Amino acid sequence: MRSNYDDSDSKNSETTAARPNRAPHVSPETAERILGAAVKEFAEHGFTKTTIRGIASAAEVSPGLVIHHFGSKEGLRTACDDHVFDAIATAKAANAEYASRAMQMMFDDPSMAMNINYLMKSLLDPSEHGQRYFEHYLNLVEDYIAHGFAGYEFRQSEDPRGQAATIATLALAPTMLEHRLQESLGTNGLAETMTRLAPHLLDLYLNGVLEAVPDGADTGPVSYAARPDRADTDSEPTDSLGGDQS
Amino acid sequence: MRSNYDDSDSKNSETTAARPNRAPHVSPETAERILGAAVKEFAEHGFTKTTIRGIASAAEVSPGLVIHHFGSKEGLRTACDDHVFDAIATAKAANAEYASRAMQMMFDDPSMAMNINYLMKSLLDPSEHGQRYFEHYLNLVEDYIAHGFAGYEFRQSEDPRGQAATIATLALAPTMLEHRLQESLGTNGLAETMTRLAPHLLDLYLNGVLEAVPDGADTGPVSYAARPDRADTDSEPTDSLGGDQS
DNA sequence: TCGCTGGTTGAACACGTGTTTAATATTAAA
DNA sequence: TTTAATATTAAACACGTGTTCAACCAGCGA
Repeated sequence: MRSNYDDSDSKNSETTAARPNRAPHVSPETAERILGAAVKEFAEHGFTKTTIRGIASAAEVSPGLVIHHFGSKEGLRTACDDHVFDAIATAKAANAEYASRAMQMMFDDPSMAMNINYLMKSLLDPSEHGQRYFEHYLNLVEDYIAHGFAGYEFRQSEDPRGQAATIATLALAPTMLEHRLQESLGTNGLAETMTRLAPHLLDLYLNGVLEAVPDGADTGPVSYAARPDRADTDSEPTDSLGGDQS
Repeated sequence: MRSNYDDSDSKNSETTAARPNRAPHVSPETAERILGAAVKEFAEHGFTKTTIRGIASAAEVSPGLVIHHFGSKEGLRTACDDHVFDAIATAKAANAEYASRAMQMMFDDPSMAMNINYLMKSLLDPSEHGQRYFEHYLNLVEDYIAHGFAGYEFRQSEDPRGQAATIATLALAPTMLEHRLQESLGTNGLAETMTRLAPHLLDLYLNGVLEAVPDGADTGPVSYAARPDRADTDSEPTDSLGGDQS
């Protein structure tokens, strides 16, 4: 009846008789296996689509045991939150070199890529789970803006929080759209996709991309074709979200 | 047995007897009301969490009627795809002015904001539904890069497709993270959030944000605090995803 | 008027879900 | 060895889901 990950009423053993505070038969391996399988499933299929039976099957365990260890699906997810946080924190502390190196390493390590994927799923889920991570990341970026990052300095702004939010949001974007980018660019895996985007990102961050056209020499108009019909995806550019020009 | 949105075996009436090709009692309003409710529900709660009963209730209709009109939940979603595509395309064609104006209008109009939200949900869903839209948007951005956009020109790259993918991805990011940004910045609605980010985005696109530190004058180190504990979200910046500096 | 066709509904079906429960196996302590 | 607590499981429960079905209602043509 009392799950291992039930954080409510922890450490109050007055109601029952005085029992030894140490478990006589601990087997943390199984719980860890379940946790690992859960992170993997959550990262792959998202939270609502992932089932406890699927996790149990992946961990070669009965569904009942899963909720025995973690209380509920929500409790399991919370445990996964902490696990992923810790995994990334320790992995980062392990190789505290230049940012690009550490980042590359994280994208190359499949287990780390999975953790990152988990965070993205959490970030995009309408639940409150991801907010904690977003705030954390935002604070980090704000600190980078203030004190520099990997040998670069940031141009300062009158609205540092807004600037940090902007940069943090853009920094997360490629990982969020990994699947879409992969299919569009033909890349394989997050590492390769990031390698493809990296020069453009660096160039953008260093020099920008836009420059105002000298004068009234207006650019050509954009055709207003109809929306692309299903099954002919590689048509010529037409209109879409984002506005137009005259 | 034959749904209105069943695109399989359409227009073959040889099997049954010759029946009049016109429905005797057409009431397309109801189907449209269902479609509208579906887009709204999908955009708000995502696809897996949205239920047919919820849509039916929002449209003040029975669940059976929903699938009578659209065949299945998947058919309904496909119908929503087309509906949102058309709505955005026509809305954009209606005010073919400068991009910023059109964009602002789309964010201000609640119905359009809902459509955009639907597209984001579709884009982030692991299903294939969003890919069509992403390719479409990518083509559009590639065209903008080639021919300019709203009085601006793009610096050209050796890898236009990669550059377009990068810019398209970044452009979509603020909308994807709208909820997170809203809670972090205290803004209200997509329009206000975008207004807050706009100057930083423009500045980034025009001038970049980074500049290399002159020489070996290295920037200060970043503390390696533990992960933030639950329930104290506004802590000082610590470490997180994204790498570090020495 | 009758009869047909499609819109519409309420109830039911089949199934997958998270969770509970009772029972068994296992292991550390007494 | 006995005992007690935990690990683990199989089965069942309660419920929400997408979907089906039989019936009824409304309008239109003959």
